[in-house]
Amino acid sequence: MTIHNMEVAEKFNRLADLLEIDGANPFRVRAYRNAARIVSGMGKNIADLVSEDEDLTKFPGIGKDLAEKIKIIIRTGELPLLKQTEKRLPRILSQLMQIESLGPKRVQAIYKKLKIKTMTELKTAIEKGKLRKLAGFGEKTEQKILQGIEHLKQATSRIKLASSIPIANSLINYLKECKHADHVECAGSFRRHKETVGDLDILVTAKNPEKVIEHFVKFDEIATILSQGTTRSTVILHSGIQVDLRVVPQKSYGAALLYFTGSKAHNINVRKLAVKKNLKINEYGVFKGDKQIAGKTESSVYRQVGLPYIDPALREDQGEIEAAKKRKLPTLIALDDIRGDLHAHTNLTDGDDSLEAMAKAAEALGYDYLAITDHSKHLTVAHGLNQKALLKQIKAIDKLNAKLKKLVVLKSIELDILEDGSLDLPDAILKELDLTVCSIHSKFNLSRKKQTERIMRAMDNRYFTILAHPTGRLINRRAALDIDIDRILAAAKDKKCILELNAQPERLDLNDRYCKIAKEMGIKIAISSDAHSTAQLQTMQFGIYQAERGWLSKSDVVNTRSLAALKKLFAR
DNA sequence: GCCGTTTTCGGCCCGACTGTTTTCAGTCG
Repeated sequence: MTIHNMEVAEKFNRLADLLEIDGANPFRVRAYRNAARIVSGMGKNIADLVSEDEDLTKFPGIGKDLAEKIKIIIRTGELPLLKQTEKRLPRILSQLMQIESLGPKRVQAIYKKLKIKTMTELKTAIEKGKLRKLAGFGEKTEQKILQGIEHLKQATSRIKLASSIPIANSLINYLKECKHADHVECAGSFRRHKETVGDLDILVTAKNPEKVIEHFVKFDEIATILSQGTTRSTVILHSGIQVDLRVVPQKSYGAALLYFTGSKAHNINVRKLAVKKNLKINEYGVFKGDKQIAGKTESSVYRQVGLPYIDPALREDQGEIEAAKKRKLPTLIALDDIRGDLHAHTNLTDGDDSLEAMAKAAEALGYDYLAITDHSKHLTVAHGLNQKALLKQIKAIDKLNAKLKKLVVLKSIELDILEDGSLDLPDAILKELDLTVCSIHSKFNLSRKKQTERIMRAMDNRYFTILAHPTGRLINRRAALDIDIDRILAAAKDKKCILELNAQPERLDLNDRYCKIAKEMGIKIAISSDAHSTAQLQTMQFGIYQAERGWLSKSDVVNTRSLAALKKLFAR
């Protein structure tokens, strides 16, 4: 039995909810929530750390008590304190906490006074008008709770970053039409380029905030207005996305942008630094007593706590503050650094466009090279290439290269890694290629051991170059393969295999966390569009976003190099 | 429950909006 980090975190979160309903010390509650966040944010398997007898108290926020509780969870799968607490308060109460406008106090009231513990019971009680009789509850609160239940039911999970962009843009453009709005910026996880976005946090600077809010709530994509004040407002759009708008004066722009960009954990740490210097940071600025001493720009806020500017993509409480203190922040890769694409398909298999069209489109992007990687024969969803078809494509590429002025088309293929770890074309043909891109497209449910060894065996093949979409996850659709990522990373390092960061918005695989670990291990990454059309070559941008979040610099990424340098890396 | 280059006790990030109040608690981000 392996206990995953998420399960440990979930137990701590549930315990925090129940203790809070129980009226426990709020700081103790916070400590458990902190612990949940720390555990789920760890790059490593907590179960492995425990089995290696690591000192867990080295993580700030984990003390002696929590370290012991983590060990017990890993060993037994249970948290005794949670079990005890659930004897007093049913665990289902923590689900009621998920309903908007219900917090610990109200959940406690409806449980203790009305014996309600499920959503259905809650709905019935509201319909019978029982809730409004409780102290502190009224008709409007009842309505809000009903709305909250509905919202929770249809709660779209976080949407993909790429899907959020058109929604954010239409909102930003609309706000810019307001003559009272100066700066308009979308902050939050959107600005941190996180792979998914939960809601949109819009920041506006203005002298007359009320006017901006008045304009905002008239946006025709709004379904419900949840709140409307003088400096902030929250709405839900028809698309189901929640939007929080905040309006501040110009002199607070940087402080507000920092505050609204998050992450929350990052902000808390920055504020803690301020407290040590006897300063106070809020969304209006940095204050010494009552006097604002910074806040117009984000840099001015960081400067006051002795830090250089930190890129939004790094603000995840993953060591960026420590790195900033030591002036060891990475210079992040940018789209301009990319000199070619190493994963793209044509209409010979499942792409939309011809070999020539793909090459022209890559040339138009200023690339020096483009690897054409149509699927190998085993892929059942398309007409995968057999040896003969691939030979024909190789000749076509030679012919095309003779015509092209700057771009070089690289001969490649996306090879299936078969169940036994073999590649599905023989070495005799693979040796004719510049590189191979290898991936798993079948048998997703093998045991962890078999799946891991399947990939490692594939890496043993001398013609294996890049492991494509290494974990196989599809955002919001398919979980990652059950693999021992540590072993795979070690094998990639050992065998000098390149790992792909697939830039398709629904893949972004490797993810940010594994990119950072790979970088620390010295493993090279290829950021690839996996384009199935000329237009999709531009999804490279999303790969760059994820790479920033994984702390990658130009030198960590192979397709920032010249073709000559690249070919040396391929010959391993 | 965690933590300490002023502290091993006494703090713990900070403010806006709503609804039910009649000065503020609860919730949220």
